[in-house]
Amino acid sequence: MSVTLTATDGRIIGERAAATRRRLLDATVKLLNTEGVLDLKVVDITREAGAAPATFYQYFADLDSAILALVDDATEDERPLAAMLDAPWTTAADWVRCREFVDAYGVYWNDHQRVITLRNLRADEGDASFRGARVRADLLIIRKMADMVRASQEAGRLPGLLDPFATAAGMRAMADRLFQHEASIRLRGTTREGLRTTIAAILFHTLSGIAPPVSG
Amino acid sequence: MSVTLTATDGRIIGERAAATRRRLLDATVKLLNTEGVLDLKVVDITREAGAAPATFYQYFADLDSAILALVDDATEDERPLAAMLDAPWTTAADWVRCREFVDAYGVYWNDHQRVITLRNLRADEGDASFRGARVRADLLIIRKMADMVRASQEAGRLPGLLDPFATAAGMRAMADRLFQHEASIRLRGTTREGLRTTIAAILFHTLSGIAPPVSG
DNA sequence: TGTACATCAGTGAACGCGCGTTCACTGATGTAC
DNA sequence: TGTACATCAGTGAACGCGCGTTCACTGATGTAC
Repeated sequence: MSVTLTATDGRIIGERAAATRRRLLDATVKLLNTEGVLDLKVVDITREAGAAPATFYQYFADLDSAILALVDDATEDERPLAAMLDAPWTTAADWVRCREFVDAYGVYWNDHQRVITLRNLRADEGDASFRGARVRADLLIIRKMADMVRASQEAGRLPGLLDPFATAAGMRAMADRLFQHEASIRLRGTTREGLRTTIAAILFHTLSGIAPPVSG
Repeated sequence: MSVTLTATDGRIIGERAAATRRRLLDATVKLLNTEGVLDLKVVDITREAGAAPATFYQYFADLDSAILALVDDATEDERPLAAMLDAPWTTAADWVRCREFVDAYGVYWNDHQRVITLRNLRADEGDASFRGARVRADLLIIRKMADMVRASQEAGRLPGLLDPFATAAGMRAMADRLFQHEASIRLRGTTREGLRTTIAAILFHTLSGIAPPVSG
């Protein structure tokens, strides 16, 4: 998975330069988290990273390509998550694994929330690079979930009128949004545990067709 | 529901001015749809509306207040949708009403998609006005759905471990996202009908605890 | 170990564009008599 | 019905700021001998 990094002029960069590049990316994430997606500026990023504006352009052609690098980071972190779905949930005992999956998903989401939000925004607006990145990431998880729906339908545990792909996409959307709004949902009296158990219960039932156990 | 409109200087505006204001709002929606959320400019809006930049500031203090006016429009359109949930789904026959709800939701979503996306973005970034607007709109639908979950739990059709509010929020998120990505989901072989039936089936089962009928 | 040179990495300062916003103004519409 | 005036509505042109981006440069690190 190790990639040879190059500067915008094509030069292969050394250790020190790689560290600077990383600092710029970290600063970008930090600003996305504190300032938000709508007014992210190259100048601010370099200031945050303690570098001159010109430095940014040594490593990235523009803001978009820096964001796309962060998007790739996020996608990599999604692979282990997808691997957790390799073994489908087929008995009530698998509830435990479903619950573990939700916890892992929460960590992933927390790390990359803003980058993913921005990626989706740019993809919705029709940018081809961001579209491709989203599709690639989405498929990692959704395909596995869709497989599970299909298997559950064949086993007679789920109704045939569910479209497996759409169901999987919907479940992912549900999880994303609940994590995203965790803060405001908790304001309304739900605990962190209660929220995650709810996400897990809906996932479990909708994908496997098995009712979750009576107590989480 | 009729509101007296005022210009930024406080004057009450007449018919002609109200039409201009409306033209500016319509142009804003149009640009949101064609250009996207990230580079919406006052200058572009006025150009699209066939007016001078200065005209914009006669009706709106800034871009945000124009967006908030559009957000209010969207929220109004959500009321009839919420009313459809007044009578809960308690028998398999209510599947028809669930399916109608999903269709109505699709129309609403299609009309206001971009405005809602922008509202959510600004709310996530912490803007108090947009936060308030989102909460107000969300509650219209989510409260009704949460009531349904609670009733289904009391009737023994749904497990108690589901948090009603979180479940409702998740269902709304799922529906939103599936409509939002309808285009890309359909690329993968799902029909428009199939998608809507899938949304309806998940909603129906998750909120009422009743399995949807075998054929949609 | 020291020195000269090559290459790598980072920067200060500036240019130019485009956007938000305002001001003093013009044109359109309504009203009194 | 026409005219004078008041009010409503819309605008052209400009200012100024801030951001993206670049260029010629300086400083840091590595390497040969």
